[in-house]
Amino acid sequence: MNPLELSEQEIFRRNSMEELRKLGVNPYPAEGYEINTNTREILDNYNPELNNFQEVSIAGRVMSRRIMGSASFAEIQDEKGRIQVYIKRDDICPDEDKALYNTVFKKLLDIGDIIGIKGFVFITQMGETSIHVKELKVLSKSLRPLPIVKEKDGKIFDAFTDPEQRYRQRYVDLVVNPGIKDTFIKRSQIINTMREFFNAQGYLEVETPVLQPIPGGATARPFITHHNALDIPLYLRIANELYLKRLIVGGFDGVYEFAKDFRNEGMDRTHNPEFTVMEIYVAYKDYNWMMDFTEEMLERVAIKLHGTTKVPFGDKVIDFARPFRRVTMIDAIKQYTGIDINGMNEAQLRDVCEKLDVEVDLTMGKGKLIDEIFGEKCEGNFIQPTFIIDYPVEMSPLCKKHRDNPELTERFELMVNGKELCNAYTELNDPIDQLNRFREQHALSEKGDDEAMFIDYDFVRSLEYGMPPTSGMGIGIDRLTMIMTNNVSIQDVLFFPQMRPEKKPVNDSEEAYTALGIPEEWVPVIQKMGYVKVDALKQVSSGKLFNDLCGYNKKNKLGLTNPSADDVKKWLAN
RNA sequence: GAUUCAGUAGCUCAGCCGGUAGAGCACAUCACUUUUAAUGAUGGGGUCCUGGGUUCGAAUCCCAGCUGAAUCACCA
Repeated sequence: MNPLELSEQEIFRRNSMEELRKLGVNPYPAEGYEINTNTREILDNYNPELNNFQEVSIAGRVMSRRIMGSASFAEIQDEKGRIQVYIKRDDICPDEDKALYNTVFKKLLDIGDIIGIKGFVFITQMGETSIHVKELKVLSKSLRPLPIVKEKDGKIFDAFTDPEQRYRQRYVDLVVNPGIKDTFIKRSQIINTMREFFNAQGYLEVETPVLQPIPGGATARPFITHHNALDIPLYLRIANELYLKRLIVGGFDGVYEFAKDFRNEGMDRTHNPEFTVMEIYVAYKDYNWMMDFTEEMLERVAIKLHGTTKVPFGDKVIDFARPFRRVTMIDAIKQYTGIDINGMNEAQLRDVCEKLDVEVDLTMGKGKLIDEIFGEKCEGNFIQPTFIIDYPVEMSPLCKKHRDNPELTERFELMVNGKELCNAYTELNDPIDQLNRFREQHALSEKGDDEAMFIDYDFVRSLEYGMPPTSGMGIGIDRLTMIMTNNVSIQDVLFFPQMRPEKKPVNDSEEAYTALGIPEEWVPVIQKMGYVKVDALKQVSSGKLFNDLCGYNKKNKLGLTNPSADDVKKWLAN
């Protein structure tokens, strides 16, 4: 690492690291550090009358220091929280040698360093539960200054807020911004609650291929990759539906998977190219049963996280108490547009769209037109959890036709806060019908619909062997987490949301400079001054460069031997 | 993809009717044995996102680009 590329504070920290080594203190020791409690346990349970926690050992990151001569306070942050520690020189340095306090703690440690401490818990005169330190050990030296976030009476000062930096350097965000961890802990609780619920019913958690020869089960543009040994294209899955149903054919009566899916489409507040979906399939059930099941699942999640079914979201409160409203798609459209589309043909639907100012194009079939009307005029109105049921057959090629109306399918979507959260079917298990639906999709794609489905003949073959009547449901885990944790951006519920790569300016190599006759020790100086390309350097006048170099040398007290004006002229001439 | 806003010290931000770059925290040195946004004193730290243009002179004005955010469009 070229020291000229480092900030002043980084240089100080690297020097401190070297000083530690000289004192025989390993800044990165290999051995573990045994801890016997954590900050939250202490803060929750310390009681001076019980005289407990008198031999604690904890480890964490130094988050603040207040040094007052031979005594100091610092705050240590571990996974659970922060606690103040009190460090007295003569306690950690009982002998003549006071270096551990005077040098190591006061001079060489910084905010961000990770240390282990042993001592006893007490309460300060100001009433704060603290640890009186008897032993201190350096566990890891931090070479970059951490953003300092301070807090008093609940007010945050200098919060680390730049979204770009927070997402790119989530590790920093997690360390310095209180409350960020909580979202991700809740995300894990959501998943665990669902998993426990499914397992209690005896359903099996399974894994199915991420790399698929035919990207099926949904309509979306896939990511494509190539397998060298087989010399075939493979797609990252856009859904796992067809594989899970094959397992139902194989004789499992309930299977589920928490799956990362991938879609090669736009990114915004509610879309990330990779996202997590839970899909579950249960044999001998229909979509009515699945609605009951979904309600119970979501009610459990809400209660687990919030202790109640009422979940605050922005300025709203969303209530996940069972039962949820159930509205047919046709009734929903009737309610919000006053138009009854029941039994209309494609031409009539086009007229309706025109009348309602809903934008359509010629590739759209009947199903898609109805979907547009619903999406445009109805969807956003369903804030409280509402099942929209009985979708047109054209837009649900994997879903069984409605038992009472062949124009419709037994499908529901669960709307929450005006957005789709779940999608579920009474699954289509008639292999002849399935093949026909695939063919209709194929026809749509010939018509220009670039997101119509591929035909998966192996899936049809599996259905020909016989799949029991089955209901399946998928739920977006990222969107569920957003609602349950009151976040409006998907980036806030993903540890590492997709970002455009950071571009680093590529410097020309040192050899490119030395080839011009420039001495090695001057190369970093020239680059630091902004001439990271030899070509750019050659555009400069030799007089200016000569002056700049000598000036830089003097100003920064580098102690280099200045080149002569002639030397500089020769470099640029080479 | 369109529009708007933003990019200045490690962090949060000021400066923007053009005239050699500022604050708080952080950092360094000193003082201080119960502080808590510790305090007091002193000091160091900048390719003002990048590249062009206008100008005697640009962080500031103009153009282009990069990155991010918001809104809209598209997309589940």
